[in-house]
This record gives sequence, C-alpha cells and structure tokens, in this order.
Amino acid sequence: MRIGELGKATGVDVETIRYYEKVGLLPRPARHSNGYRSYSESHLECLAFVRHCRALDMTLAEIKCLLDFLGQPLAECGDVDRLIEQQLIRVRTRIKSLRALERQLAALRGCCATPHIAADCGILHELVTAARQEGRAGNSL
Amino acid sequence: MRIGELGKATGVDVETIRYYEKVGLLPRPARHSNGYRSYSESHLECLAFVRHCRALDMTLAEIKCLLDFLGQPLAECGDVDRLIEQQLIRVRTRIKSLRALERQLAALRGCCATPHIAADCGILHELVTAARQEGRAGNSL
DNA sequence: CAACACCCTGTAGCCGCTTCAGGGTCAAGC
DNA sequence: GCTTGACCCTGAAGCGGCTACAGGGTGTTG
Repeated sequence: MRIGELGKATGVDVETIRYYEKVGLLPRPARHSNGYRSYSESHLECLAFVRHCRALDMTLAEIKCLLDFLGQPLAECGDVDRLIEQQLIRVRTRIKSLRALERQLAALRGCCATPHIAADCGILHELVTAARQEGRAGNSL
Repeated sequence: MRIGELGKATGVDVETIRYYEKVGLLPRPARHSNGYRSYSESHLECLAFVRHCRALDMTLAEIKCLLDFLGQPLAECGDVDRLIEQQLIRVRTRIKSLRALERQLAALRGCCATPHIAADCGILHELVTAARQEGRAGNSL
C-alpha cells in the first residue's frame, strides 16, 4: 500500500502520515525499489489507532505512551487508566470554562441589535467595561 | 509604569506584554532615558481589554479588529456583532464535541478497574477495537 | 515524448506564547 | 568602591500538531 492509498483509507493527509513517521508515532514502512513507502495492514491499524486517540483529544506524547503499552503486552498498565482519567478531567474542566464563555458571549450578542456606529456599540462598551473592572480587581495569578 | 509593574497590575507575563507590542496589539510605550518602557493608564486599559477578549477565546487577529473599532468610534460596526456571533458558534460547536468526548472517555475508564497487564487492559482493547472499526468504515473526510 | 498524478526530502510557516542567550541598569548592603 | 540581585533590553529559537512549499524523481496514459 502506498502512502496515498493509506491516506485515503484512513482519511489522513499524506503530509500528516509522514509527520507521524518522523516523530515516531508510526513505524517506518518498507520501501519499494523506487524509494516509495510501502505500508502493511498493521500500519493501517496503527494509524487508525492514532487518529482515534487524536479524536479523543489526546496529545501525541500520550498516544505514543499507549502505543508503547500495546507493544509490551506483559507490562503492568495502571498508567493507562491514569492517562484516561487525566484526559477526562481535562475535558470536563474545558467544558466548564466553555460554558461560562458561552454565557458571556450570548449576553454580549444581545447588546448590539440595530445598526449603529462603534461609539454606540453595546458589545464594545461591555467589553471595555468588563476589562476595566478586571484590571481594577486584584489579579489572582 | 515599568513593564514589570504593568505585568503585576494585569497578571500578564512581561514577555507576553512585549510580544503583544511586537505584533501590534499594544501601542508602543514611551521610553525612559535608560531605554526602559514607560506605560500609561491607557496602556493598562488596552492590555486589560486584550486579556479579557483572550479569556473569551478570541484570536489575536479578532482582538486587533475590535481595537480598530475602538480607535474609530464613527465607523459602522456590524462586523463586531458578526464577530461575536461567529465566536459563539465556535464555542457551541466545541462544547458539543467535548461532550461526546467526555462520554467516550467515561465509558473507557470503566473498562480498566483492577490491576492487570497490558494484554488484558480493557481500555487498550476498546481503543484498538474502536480504531479498527473506524478504519474499516468509509472515512467521510 | 509530453502531460499529469503521484512520490521523495527538507525546510519554513501557522498561533500564541515561552524560553533562552547575552547583555545593560540601578538601588542596597558590605 | 564593589558586589549582589532584581529588574530591564534585544533577538532568536522552541513548543505542539500539523500544513505548505520548493525542488526534485517516478510511472502511467495519450
């Protein structure tokens, strides 16, 4: 299987496949006599695994870690569990902050109904005021 | 006000402040005789505005656009409204996909309860199986 | 034998910072 | 006077996760 075929089969850009190889996420394939990469079924599985994990928003480093576990079936794998747990926490935190964001944006949108000039813009006005208050308040960072 | 003071007042890293200046988000400050940057109250407001918008997850380009409107109070500002609307759509889309993610991760976490070796790891098993199915299915990308 | 789709390598660009190298400035303490 | 230390300066490089480009080679079709 050449790189373009692998790309089509998995929906992954060929540049991305070469990139994964470069950073060690995808094992180096054999080469045809003309230098073209020649992929096997196992590469396809590996790439699908990587993409699935990416869809779960894992970092490439985390995925590499999971691949290592797959390569060492006898290793103890408590870390896998911890990795997923961490990921879940990250995602939940992000959802929370995005919800807050959504509320703020929805409120802003209401401020700017009819056509007008920037000086009278409710959104701009709100943004400036909010920023000013944050600026005044002590910054807990 | 020197850069360190501005940083403390706003909770922004000095390197980030210099970066904002470089990319044109923050007007260039006056300089002391020794070359140190000297910030005014208006810089503080501007920086607070930028950070507030960043907290709303806007890109630097979008923030620059808002700053331009603030600088031209007579301009018609329908674009401000559209910008917020777009932002809101982006955030809502992201929340949706993160919720799906959360469900998947929560399901995975259950697969891996007691200590065991990688070969018997429910999480790894699930990930591989799911990836395999996606690989088989047509890829709608 | 020319056009075209595909493949190769290596490098640079994207965003929004962060970090580093290699310096200069200035107030306080010995 | 001299050192220490906190602060400041510039410019360049690095991060993740790609994406895009330059400048070539290969292989099939008309």
